[in-house]
Amino acid sequence: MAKELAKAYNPAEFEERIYKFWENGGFFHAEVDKNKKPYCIMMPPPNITGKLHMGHALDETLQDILIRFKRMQGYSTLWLPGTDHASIATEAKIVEAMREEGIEKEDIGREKFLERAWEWKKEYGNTIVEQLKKLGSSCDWKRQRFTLDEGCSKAVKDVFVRLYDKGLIYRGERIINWCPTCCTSISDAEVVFDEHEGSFWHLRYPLTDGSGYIELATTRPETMLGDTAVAVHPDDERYKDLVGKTVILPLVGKEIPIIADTYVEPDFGTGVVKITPAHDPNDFEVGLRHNLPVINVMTDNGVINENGGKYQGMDRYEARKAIVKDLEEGGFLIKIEPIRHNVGSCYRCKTIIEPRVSKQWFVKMKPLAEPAIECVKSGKTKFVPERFDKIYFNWMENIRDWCISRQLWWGHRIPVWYCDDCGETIVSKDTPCSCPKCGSKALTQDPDTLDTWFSSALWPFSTLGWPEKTPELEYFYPTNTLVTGYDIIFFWVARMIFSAVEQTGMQPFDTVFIHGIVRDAAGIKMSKSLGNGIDPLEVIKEMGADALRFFLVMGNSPGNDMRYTPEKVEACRNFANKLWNAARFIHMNIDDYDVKGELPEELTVEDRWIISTLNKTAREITENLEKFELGVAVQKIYDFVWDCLCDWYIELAKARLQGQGQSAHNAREVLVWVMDKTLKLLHPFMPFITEEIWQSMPHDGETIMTQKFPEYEEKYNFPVAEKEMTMVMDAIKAIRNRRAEMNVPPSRKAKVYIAAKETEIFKSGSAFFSRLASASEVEVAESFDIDGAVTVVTSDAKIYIPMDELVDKEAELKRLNKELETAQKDLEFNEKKLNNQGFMAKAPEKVVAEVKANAAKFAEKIEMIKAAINALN
RNA sequence: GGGAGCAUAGCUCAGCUGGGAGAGCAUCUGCCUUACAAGCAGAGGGUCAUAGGUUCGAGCCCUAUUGUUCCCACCA
Repeated sequence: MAKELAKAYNPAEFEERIYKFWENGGFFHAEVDKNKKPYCIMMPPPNITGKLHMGHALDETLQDILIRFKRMQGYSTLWLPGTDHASIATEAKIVEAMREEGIEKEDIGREKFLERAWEWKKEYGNTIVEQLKKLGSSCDWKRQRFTLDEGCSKAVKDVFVRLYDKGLIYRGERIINWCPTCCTSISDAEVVFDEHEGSFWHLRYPLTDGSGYIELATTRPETMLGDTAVAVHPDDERYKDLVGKTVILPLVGKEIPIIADTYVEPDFGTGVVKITPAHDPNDFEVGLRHNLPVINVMTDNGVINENGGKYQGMDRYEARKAIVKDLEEGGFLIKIEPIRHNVGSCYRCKTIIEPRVSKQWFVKMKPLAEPAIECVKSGKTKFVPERFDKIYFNWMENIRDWCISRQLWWGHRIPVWYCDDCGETIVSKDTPCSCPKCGSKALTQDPDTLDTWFSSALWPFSTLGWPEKTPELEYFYPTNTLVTGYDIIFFWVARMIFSAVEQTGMQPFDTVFIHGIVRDAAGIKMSKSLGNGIDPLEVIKEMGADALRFFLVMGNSPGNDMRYTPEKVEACRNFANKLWNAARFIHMNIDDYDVKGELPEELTVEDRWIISTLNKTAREITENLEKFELGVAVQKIYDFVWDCLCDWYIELAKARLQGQGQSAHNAREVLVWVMDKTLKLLHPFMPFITEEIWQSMPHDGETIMTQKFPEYEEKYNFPVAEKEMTMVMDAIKAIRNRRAEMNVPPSRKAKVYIAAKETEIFKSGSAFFSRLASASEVEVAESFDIDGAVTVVTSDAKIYIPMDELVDKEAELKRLNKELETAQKDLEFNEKKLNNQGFMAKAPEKVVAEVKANAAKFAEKIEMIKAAINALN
């Protein structure tokens, strides 16, 4: 570790070195330790296909702050990292790479494909992990997991079998969302709806009896190939007589019934709906009620299949054109109306999804949702901010069964086998060798894999060794905090909760700490397609990880979005630089002396003031962190460092430091002591710079990471010193203010007379006035009789600065009168309250006392200003 | 159709359980004051969206309205 600090703050010089030091030192590693309380966060596993973006940076930073804070508080702190196999994303990536070589996945077969996938994972899957380290993430890399590793896979199979045995997993022919590009089913949560400009084709279907036709409208004419009925509302007078009759499906020439169902809205369109059970979720339901045939007219790729007659082989949109043309030519098209309507597409590839009937595996959600709702209702799991529980409840209460099978190869293969001979379904954790029913050895495993989220839903406990009763599981589970963005509450958080409650009987975590997303400077969501994303690694390179981290929490509140602006990051970098220079200043003053950083027996007022202020700041920051108010906490440490420590205490200490002897020594000790505590308070937010500085200062211990987080201690509470210093600082500020107003350069010193009741305080602080208020000499007394001086009045003192030539009597009078006016208004404001009976009767004592004190203060101030005015006249 | 968030200084945002409005950036004025110009010392700038209400007291609580963003549902 460096003993000396480089002249300029250059994070690139030390961040990597420090991270290695931590990693090699094993400081991130957590062990089961019965002497300590556990604190555990499971990292939301980033996709192995992923590259670090601002969203990750925010998520990781928040977690690291909490983890470092808790670690310093003495918890046995486990932050478990890992990655997600990301079934669709990864498979798509590999398929694409193969396509460039001219290979389709079917060409090489499942086994070879998986080999390639694992190779790919080996090569690229850890990229994001390495990037996380650049941020300073203090996770336990020894416990890093992968959703497709052996342990997680075991947990997945276990859960599947358990749920199946309980009847909570079933296989069925149902309508699901199909992505024709990914060529797989996807869950409801994976469909995003966007408003599209579309057309509303009004068609006429002729009645079979030749008595006319019925008019209906559709946005998807190509699905007519699979129509098996036409529906109207049972109470719709217009069509009452038609119910029970049949129509001839145009182009197809098939006879289909006219049915009545309340699903139809009489006021929408023509009040007649064509029913295509195989390609529309609502039609599917209608079909079930009326026992209609289900005719799937499309292939996996969204191409019309053999049920589509002459349109077979056409892409669904090609077919749409052809069908519309044919309908028009056949006189079946009445008109085309423009319509805005919502269209669902695949969240991954944006392809418009095709609702489609197919045989899939589902999780029965109702029985799982109820205890999961209870878990949050009872407060076992809390959302921060609270409002997200409404979103959670709303989703859980209206949940539909979860389609978990995917027609992919990369992922957890469904642990189900079918007997080739008797058709028996065998659900088993282990590969069965024969059919338990007929004994046949010809078994075929279900080709499908599970939704990626099925395995991540088990993350909080599968990573701790579940279903084995490991010591880790025993100790760290349930975990404490889950940090994630509001955008994946449904995908992940909700599913973790119901999975954990069902499988472990406990909540997966106590708190879900929700954050927003990082937008660009214009407030637009960062996205690859827009190219407006900011690369966090670039920012780290330029400004340092500490600055980026600080930026990500500064002025940010839970659950709300934020914007990335380079100026703000710069401001954070400047703050780091400020701290760096404060440390350099301390070095300048201590390096030739024996300084231990222990508080001396004798403390001056300013010593007590800074110690007391720091003490309170420590308490507040702890409270804020415990309430997840990270943005507030960071603001407090910022203010303390910049305003209290740098702008005041260091400046105040300079006078003493220039001398020799005990007083100077004491100042050095206090400086080092205060810096040490400050660094510790700041460490969770800015881990690198605080470690670098801390190592360079007199210190005790190997790393700041494991030092005790500063706590409030009553022995460091000095309210009197705080009050006294406030008086002095107010007076200094008032003098500076007056001088600035009159454009007097600091180089021009002037004598200062301070008239105050508390003469001792000002006498002992007189050195401050020469240094910080450009005083050439300071005199303190209870009163002075001075003519023709610039006068400054604070609540506690009246200050004369004899600068005759600068005194413009009229201007001075004007100013004093203005000040008098404000002081009078202030007094009035307070007196009004005191005269208000309601206030006196109902306001808390503390507030009344405060107002009384204020009133007295302003009354006094008024007297002083009046005296000053008299003196001028 | 249902629900939620947001609306505070020129800009971006804080403001913890209600006790006279804050930060960063920007603007203006003076400073190379021996840690820091990535700095120091000052200044200006806000009927806290609008209208009611509760309260001794409202940026904060309640109701309505306007604007805005988002989520859910998915009427063919």
